[in-house]
Amino acid sequence: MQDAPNRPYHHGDLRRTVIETALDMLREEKGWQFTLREVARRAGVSHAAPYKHFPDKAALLAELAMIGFDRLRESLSAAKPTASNSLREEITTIARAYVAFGTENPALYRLMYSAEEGQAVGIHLNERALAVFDVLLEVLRRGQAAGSIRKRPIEGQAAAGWGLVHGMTMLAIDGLLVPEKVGSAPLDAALSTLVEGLGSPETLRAPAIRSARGPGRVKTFCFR
Amino acid sequence: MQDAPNRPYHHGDLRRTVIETALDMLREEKGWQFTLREVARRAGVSHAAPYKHFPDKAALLAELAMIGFDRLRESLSAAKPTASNSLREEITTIARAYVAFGTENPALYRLMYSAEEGQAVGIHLNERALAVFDVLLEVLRRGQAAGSIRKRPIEGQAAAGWGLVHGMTMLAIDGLLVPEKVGSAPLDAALSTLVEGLGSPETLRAPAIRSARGPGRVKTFCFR
DNA sequence: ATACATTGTTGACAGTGACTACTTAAGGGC
DNA sequence: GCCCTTAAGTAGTCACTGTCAACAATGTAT
Repeated sequence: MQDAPNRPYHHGDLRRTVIETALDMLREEKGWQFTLREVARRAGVSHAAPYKHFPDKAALLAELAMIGFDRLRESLSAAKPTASNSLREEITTIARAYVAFGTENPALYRLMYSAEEGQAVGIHLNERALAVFDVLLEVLRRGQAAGSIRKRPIEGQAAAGWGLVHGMTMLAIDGLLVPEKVGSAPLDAALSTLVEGLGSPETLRAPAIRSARGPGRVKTFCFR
Repeated sequence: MQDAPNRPYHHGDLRRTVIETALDMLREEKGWQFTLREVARRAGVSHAAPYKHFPDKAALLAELAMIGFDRLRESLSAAKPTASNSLREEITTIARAYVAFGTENPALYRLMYSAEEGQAVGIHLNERALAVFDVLLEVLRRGQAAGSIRKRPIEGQAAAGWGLVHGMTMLAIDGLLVPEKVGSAPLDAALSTLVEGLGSPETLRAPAIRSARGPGRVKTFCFR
């Protein structure tokens, strides 16, 4: 649309173009260091043009982070429609989706959780992040109501779930887990332990989730 | 020693001075962005002097990261001498020490786990990091041998422990947990869930660790 | 049509990391 | 004692960044 032979002076929708270009760059993550000028360059626009839409670099990053939380929530919601499965499978499915999002958008995920930027935005970022957190809380509440999850303070269980999943995601992003992608052994093994901690005693009679069952299926860690 | 009134031409031990200055800066973490020139400035030395001791900025950062892993391992080792306690207490003690290290040295901890830098160093960093990991593995092995920890593939349990503790640390650093410092509710609550996942059924008869017992003691999360 | 607000461009500034040429101090062989 | 090699520190360049101010092109309301 804006591929006019002579670039028009007014770009039409530069704000959106800048955001999408930036998201593309974030997805590449070739040890890339995010640069406003590079964004402008790729968007085919002068180096200061983005300043007409974002007061500064931090504002753009904050916007990207919010979009990231939105997409993460969408990913999690999309991953859990098969509510017919057991709760333990539901939890592992959500957890896998979470880690997958992080490893597929490493730079974006890191940005979402970088304190500097978040501080600048304040409230709005929190709403989006809380929406993600709610997905987890909802599953736990349902599990406790159904009796398949231990009756414990739900905040503690949520802390364990969130902390574990966040930690595994960061480790995976930083390449500290086995090179195989998400869904591979270390994550499932860790989830198995988590689920055993969450599960009520009676549900634990059931066999542990599959990929973590036999000792041979759990790969050791691999620092690159 | 090198506090001579007229700065001596040869600094004596600039390498060490640079490292300690950098560690100081890392400890401050005022949204500070680490700059070689600032290090030189604080060390009272010209902006290119550090290049006589480190080939480039990444090399200095790598050195700092290695020191960080060493100190983390020391912290963990120092935190666990009371082996007379129950294993579950031992685990929570180590975990608290781990998170405390992270929150007390936020920038250093983040640096230790930043992929870019680690990639540059390669092997040496891994040795140090593995030494930290070994502290965790040792406790788990001991627990399995003593029967107080579930007989499961130890890598999975280690993944759970490491992932959880790393995740909680990062969340705390980024200010996403309740403002109270380490040892506060969310961490203990999460650890309680973890311990229930690790513990063998018979040991779980014992009451959960104290601060996560009553629902009232577990604070909710707090996005700033 | 004309004034105005919006959007994009250009040029400039200070600050950064990498790098190089220069200068000074320290120590060893004679 | 002297000279010379080498290590350590300094100054300055280069390319790049984020940011800002001035300017130009465009669209819009009157």
